[in-house]
Amino acid sequence: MSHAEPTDLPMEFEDKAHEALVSTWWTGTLLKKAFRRFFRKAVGSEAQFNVLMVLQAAEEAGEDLNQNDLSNRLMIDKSNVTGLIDRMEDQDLVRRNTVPGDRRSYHITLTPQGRELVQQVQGPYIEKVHQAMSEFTADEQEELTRLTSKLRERLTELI
Amino acid sequence: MSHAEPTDLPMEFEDKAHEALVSTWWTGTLLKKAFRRFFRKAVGSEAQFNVLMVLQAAEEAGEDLNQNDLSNRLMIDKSNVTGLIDRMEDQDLVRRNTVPGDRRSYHITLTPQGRELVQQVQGPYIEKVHQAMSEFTADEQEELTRLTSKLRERLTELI
DNA sequence: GAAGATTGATTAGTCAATCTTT
DNA sequence: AAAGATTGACTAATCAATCTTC
Repeated sequence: MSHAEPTDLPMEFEDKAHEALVSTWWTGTLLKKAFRRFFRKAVGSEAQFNVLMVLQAAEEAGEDLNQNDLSNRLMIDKSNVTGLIDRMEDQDLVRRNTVPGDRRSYHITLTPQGRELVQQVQGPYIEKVHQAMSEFTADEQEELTRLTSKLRERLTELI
Repeated sequence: MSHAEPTDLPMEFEDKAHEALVSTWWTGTLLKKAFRRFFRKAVGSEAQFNVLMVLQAAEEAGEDLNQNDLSNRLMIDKSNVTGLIDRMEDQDLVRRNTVPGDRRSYHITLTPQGRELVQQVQGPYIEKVHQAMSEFTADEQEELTRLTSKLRERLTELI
């Protein structure tokens, strides 16, 4: 009894709009699952991977990010950032740097180990991404980006 | 500093495959956020909403689901189902029914209150779905479903 | 031994309340 | 008062280990 394949949606649909939304939703869920093990092994978790990527991009752009900035970019609660950075500091991946002139705030930066880890992980990560997208034509890739971005625009109004 | 809109992806992309994957991922994340408050108010949480929907569909199909079945359909760990059903039992939304002939297992069914809640919530839920999808043409809806389903197929092989 | 379910540990996420600094 | 960060309570999710029943 109940032998639904993970590819299947958990329901049947007559409503095409509903189906498109649930299909996108479910794909997001599946994406997290498919990459979870990889992130877990490589850097601890998806959340920590995202922090590393954003910090690296900021570093290249010459920006300083505090915890609020991370909270905004990653769309996670600032209270969540506290624990995340705690755990990453314990692993010597990032550092809280005092900010001259504002004792409320910390600039979060990569440690050498954190920078090293980002470099190591990037290759295998991109390879996995390409495995996932291997059946897509260039047009399909662009169309998927366009449609999901369009949905995102609408969703930000509803939040 | 750092004024990324939620619609924006947290990085820039040259790699189209990568962009499509992250765009889908991010949209899934945003979908959860956009519906979170609604689910929270209406039925406690997204996870509990999903349980209610699956149970209702099973009821209509005349199927009996145990916790393992729920674990499979909802793609969540069975240990997770235990706590979820605990909390929903506390709220009198579902019931654990002993299964004649197998004392290891429970059939999970909706209580009258659970059934009632599903009925009440369905209308506002679908309305919110249509708000989210309001800018999409019928063709775009179908294409979004097709592309995300295609990605899902590939992902199940990678899990 | 395998199946169904539970428990405990860990990470993540939200929310409300709080604390310090501005 | 507002900004930046933290704390505590809660839900959710996974994983490994365990327990009972098959």
